[in-house]
Amino acid sequence: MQQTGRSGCPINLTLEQLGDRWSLIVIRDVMFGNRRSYGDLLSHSEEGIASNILASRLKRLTALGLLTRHPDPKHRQKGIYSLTEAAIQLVPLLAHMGGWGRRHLRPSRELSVRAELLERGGPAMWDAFMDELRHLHLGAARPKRSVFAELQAAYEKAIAGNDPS
Amino acid sequence: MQQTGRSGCPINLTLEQLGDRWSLIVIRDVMFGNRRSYGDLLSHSEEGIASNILASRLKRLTALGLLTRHPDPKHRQKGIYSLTEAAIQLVPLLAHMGGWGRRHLRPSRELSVRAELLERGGPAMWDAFMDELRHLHLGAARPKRSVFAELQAAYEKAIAGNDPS
DNA sequence: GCGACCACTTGCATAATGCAAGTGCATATT
DNA sequence: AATATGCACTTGCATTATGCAAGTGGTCGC
Repeated sequence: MQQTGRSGCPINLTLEQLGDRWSLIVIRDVMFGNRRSYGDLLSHSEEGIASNILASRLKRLTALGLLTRHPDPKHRQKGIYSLTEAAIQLVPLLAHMGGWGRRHLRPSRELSVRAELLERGGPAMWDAFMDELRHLHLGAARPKRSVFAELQAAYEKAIAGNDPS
Repeated sequence: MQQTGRSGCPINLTLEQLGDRWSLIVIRDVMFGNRRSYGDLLSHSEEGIASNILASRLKRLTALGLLTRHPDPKHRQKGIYSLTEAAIQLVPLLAHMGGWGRRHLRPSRELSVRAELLERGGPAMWDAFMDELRHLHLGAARPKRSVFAELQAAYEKAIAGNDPS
């Protein structure tokens, strides 16, 4: 994951920062799962990220300006990771990725509920979610709508109503 | 690039297919640059893709159902690669990637002209472009609007008007 | 049929990933 | 205070991916 500087194409530049198998997974977990610390990310990882990969990605994403790290007042050793504005603006990208994967690959039903909701909600919902993330991560005012709660409710309903046939 | 099968999350599934440094670059060149053959992709590569990587990605993307390969009637050895419908539906994703990279990284001016135009055009432009790609790659009827020509014109104008200061 | 061409491989060096075990600091316990 | 436990993060090493340069073998022009 070294800086290669292959070309000035915006798509290429984005891929140089995020084009690997783990960076966006980490951002997804911070964003949609509200995982804010190393241990939280490691222990709840759906994909089983290795501890050294997680550490290197947190360091890298912080260096790139996509995450910030603040010490936890309760545990001096512990860090609380927050999304930056740049990372928050990845919401539409992740929404599209989820939508594309849902339509063209074979996702599990429970895990695709959020992607479906986010896709149907469209840009209005993405904007509301971004405002909420600015509240959770950047200290902005709490918006009225909680997309996070909507997504979580839909996910939990999907788990509860898991068809046992 | 082996199949890992980490989780059924749609975002993860998308990353397992496209989450590397080259796959989307190849698709971008076929899509926006209309590069249709191995040699075409190799010799015009802005990022200087290595020949073995290109070969492996073409093979992989074909196996995944994102590209198809048809023999060139003129050159039996040569293959013409086409985007599938699934790949064409990556247009909004690439548009967002370009937009994000343009806003948050340091793209070259000439290469970001297309990204900017595509971003400003929004979903209406993306749909028109997808229709055009269905014409170019899937044999559908030629649509009235040629987004491809619009993008190309903007790019060439940017090159021509390159401020020599 | 002979030479140029071109799609694609191969060999090998370097870098990224994955797994398991370890390290060292910080807080909780007694 | 001493000890134990928790937790963020490293280290060592095997496997896999990437990058570069050179090679191979089929195809076409002449």
